[in-house]
Amino acid sequence: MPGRETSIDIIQRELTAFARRARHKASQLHPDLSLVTYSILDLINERGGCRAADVASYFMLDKSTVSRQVTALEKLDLLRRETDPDDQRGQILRATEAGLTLLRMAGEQRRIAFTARFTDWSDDDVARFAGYLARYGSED
Amino acid sequence: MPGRETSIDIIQRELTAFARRARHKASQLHPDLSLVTYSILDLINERGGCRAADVASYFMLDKSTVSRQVTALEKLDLLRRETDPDDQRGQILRATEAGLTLLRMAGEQRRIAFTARFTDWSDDDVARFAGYLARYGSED
DNA sequence: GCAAAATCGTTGTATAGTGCAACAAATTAC
DNA sequence: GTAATTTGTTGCACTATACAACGATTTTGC
Repeated sequence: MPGRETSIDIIQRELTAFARRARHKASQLHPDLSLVTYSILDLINERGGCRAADVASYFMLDKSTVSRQVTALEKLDLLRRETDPDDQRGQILRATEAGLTLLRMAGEQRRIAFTARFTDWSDDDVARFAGYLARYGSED
Repeated sequence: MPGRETSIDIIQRELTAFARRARHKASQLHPDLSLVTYSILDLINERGGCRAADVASYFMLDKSTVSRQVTALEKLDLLRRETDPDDQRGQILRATEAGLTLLRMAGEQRRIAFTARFTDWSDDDVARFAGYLARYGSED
């Protein structure tokens, strides 16, 4: 078993390399949805509607960036904004039917690709890997 | 234990979220080295010198992108290029002393940050997580 | 051997993604 | 009730990126 330091170096390097490749991968998997728009749409869907500020803080993006991406998604009719009745400054973002459909298709493509690379992993290993990633992500 | 499908969904989502945050994190950790330049310098260092084409294929970047990044790194005196004696088309990239120093400092910052978030993980869990990531990355 | 094809890197061009600063509108704090 | 905070938008600048066309070199096929 490698030492803790070495393990942490490996985690660093592998996660960074993944991040470097992610944009390209995403554009191959679903050419009509970039990594950033896919992620945003997926988040608001998973949350069942959320505000732009939530998206910004979750992905550590500037609010202006999110604002533009949301505008783009709205123009494509993939999401709609409703003024938050409890706070008229904010707006609640929700995926439209078209957005949900696209999300399902993109998700399916991703699932196929991800499943393919786990073919020689046991169910236990996949579950443990997911567990570690979730634990890692929850501490962000 | 969650099902395989669920686990794969979690892996997808967590890795994607990490990728979305990586740029911001990197710019905080080492403001003088962007995620992309850090990654490139780290790779050529780890490989003990390599060609631009290797960098491009490893990170799934266009060769023109790599060419410009390498030019920038050379201007900053962080790496140098040597024409490959065995193939005069290519060049071998190597980190300079200044590049190695910067890499060490940036690596230290990253190590501190990464170590901090694993404080409540056991050595075994860290090692297993690293193992899974390495296995995942090796199949790219 | 030599012509055709492939490889390696550069440069021109266009575009997307991002952050920062300044702003308007609404809400909260004191 | 004014001041501070929050939420989102817009103007501006800059970085990262891809694609295409190119020059130089090497490899391949006959």
